[in-house]
Amino acid sequence: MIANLKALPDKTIERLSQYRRNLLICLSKGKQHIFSHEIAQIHNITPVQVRRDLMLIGHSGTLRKGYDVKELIDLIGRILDTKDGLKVCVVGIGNLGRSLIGYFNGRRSKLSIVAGFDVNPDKVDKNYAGVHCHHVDRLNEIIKRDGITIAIITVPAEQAPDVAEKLVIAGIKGILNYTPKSVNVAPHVYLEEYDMITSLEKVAYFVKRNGNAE
Amino acid sequence: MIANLKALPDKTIERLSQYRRNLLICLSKGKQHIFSHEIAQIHNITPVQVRRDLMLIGHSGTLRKGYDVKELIDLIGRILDTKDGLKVCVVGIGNLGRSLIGYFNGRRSKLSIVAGFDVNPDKVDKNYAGVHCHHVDRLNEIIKRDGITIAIITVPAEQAPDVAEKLVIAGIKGILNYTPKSVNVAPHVYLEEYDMITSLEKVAYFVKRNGNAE
DNA sequence: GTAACATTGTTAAATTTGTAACAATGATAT
DNA sequence: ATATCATTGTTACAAATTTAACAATGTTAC
Ligand SMILES: NC(=O)c1ccc[n+]([C@@H]2O[C@H](COP(=O)([O-])OP(=O)(O)OC[C@H]3O[C@@H](n4cnc5c(N)ncnc54)[C@H](O)[C@@H]3O)[C@@H](O)[C@H]2O)c1
Ligand SMILES: NC(=O)c1ccc[n+]([C@@H]2O[C@H](COP(=O)([O-])OP(=O)(O)OC[C@H]3O[C@@H](n4cnc5c(N)ncnc54)[C@H](O)[C@@H]3O)[C@@H](O)[C@H]2O)c1
Repeated sequence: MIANLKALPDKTIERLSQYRRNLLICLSKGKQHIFSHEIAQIHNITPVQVRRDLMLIGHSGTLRKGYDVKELIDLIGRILDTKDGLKVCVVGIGNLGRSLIGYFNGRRSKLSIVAGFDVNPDKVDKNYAGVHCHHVDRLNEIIKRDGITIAIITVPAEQAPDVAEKLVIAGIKGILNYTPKSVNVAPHVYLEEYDMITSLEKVAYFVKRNGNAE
Repeated sequence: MIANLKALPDKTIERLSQYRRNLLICLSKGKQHIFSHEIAQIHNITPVQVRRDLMLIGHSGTLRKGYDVKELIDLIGRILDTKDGLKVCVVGIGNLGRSLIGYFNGRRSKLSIVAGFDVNPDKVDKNYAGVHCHHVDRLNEIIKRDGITIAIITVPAEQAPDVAEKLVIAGIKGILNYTPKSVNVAPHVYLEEYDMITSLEKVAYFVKRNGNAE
């Protein structure tokens, strides 16, 4: 454990994840050093914010060359990743669930979707992008057996609270809920919720407010 | 225009969207009045926050019965919706794009996806959940012809900046970018970006930090 | 060598967001 | 009638986040 003794701000964590993704691209293009204003431009933010984030994680750049891309990637990895990686499951292998599996897998070495769950017999015991779909009745069993710690919920909204409860009982430590229905979890479980309709309505509100529509 | 003369906080807008969705459900169940603590519980937030949001939009509840569900829905509608509704297009009719179309449409009367765009000839001129897919070369034409003001980007990440630029030229006023690649737009265009990998990495970080993994 | 310069690291201020405190209200019970 | 009560509306406070300001640094040009 290097520099993340003190808790980092939520927003900094989000940006670190994004910095890393683009730093990896930079590295693959052979770029070895990068300035705060270059990172900033990639992400549409200010150089100050980049420098502040990097300060918080204890990274030092050099004055005339900026930050060492490889070092920075490693450091962010030490903060975001766990040594052996974490396992993820998806509950609800519908349109969104299948999209996610196809999209995520193979992108992160330290984070992989290893199981799916559904109630629909047509989907159970089939594979989706290499991920096996189990019946949701085996949720508890499989999660414990495989040491899965994170779950993504993509079942129909009404089912979400029920699924969340089962996940917590099964010992899940973090939940990403894509359902518009908010769920309750025990305080030791980290919960992140995202609602696409809200995002779209928010865009619509600001379009309206910018005076371009009434 | 009633009470949204002064700008409402970002976060309040997000919550209003969520309040409304659940208020509609309440109404459909015959519930006519609701207390701040009931709304709060649905969304895992505090009653104070609910009251504060409603204060900001100028809504008054009654003391013993709480808020009138129907009135509240109407008021939120006056804030979030435009009279004639706004039209939305999706650029990139892949896995995510198709999921979104299937999911969104029919859910909001004042916000509807009316067109899709893709480069793949196999997809062009087909319908997806009732939405026609045009070749992306016709982007400008169709957006202007149909008065589309909002776009959702779900093309491969590398294509996103290019697509965004075209959208802005075509006169789009708001963009929702689901690509992990950040895009630049003119300042009068409202931009919202969401990155699922970041969300998942954030969950993983907090799982790790809560001491459940190393 | 030294002046000019771009860039970093850090502290301070501003802004945004959430929380707490509490008076005001008016329905209900006695 | 009056006291009690749950609930609202609002103000004041606290926490989180972003932005600004600027000294420190070491490289480059001369
Ligand atoms: N499709 C999208 O683009 C999109 C976007 C945003 C949010 N969402 C949300 O994601 C959720 C799923 O959307 P979708 O379009 O994939 O729907 P879908 O109907 O295609 O998929 C839902 C899947 O969940 C399964 N399921 C139902 N009950 C279950 C249970 N108790 N346990 C396990 N599996 C169960 C169904 O068999 C089905 O396969 C919905 O809540 C929706 O609101 C979807
Ligand atoms: N699938 C997911 O669950 C998911 C989740 C998060 C983010 N994303 C992001 O969404 C984007 C799309 O993901 P996907 O899984 O749907 O990919 P996909 O490959 O299934 O779909 C991409 C579609 O875009 C089309 N396209 C390519 N270039 C285009 C252009 N210039 N103009 C118009 N259309 C073009 C392709 O023909 C294809 O139909 C990616 O950037 C991905 O990072 C996807």
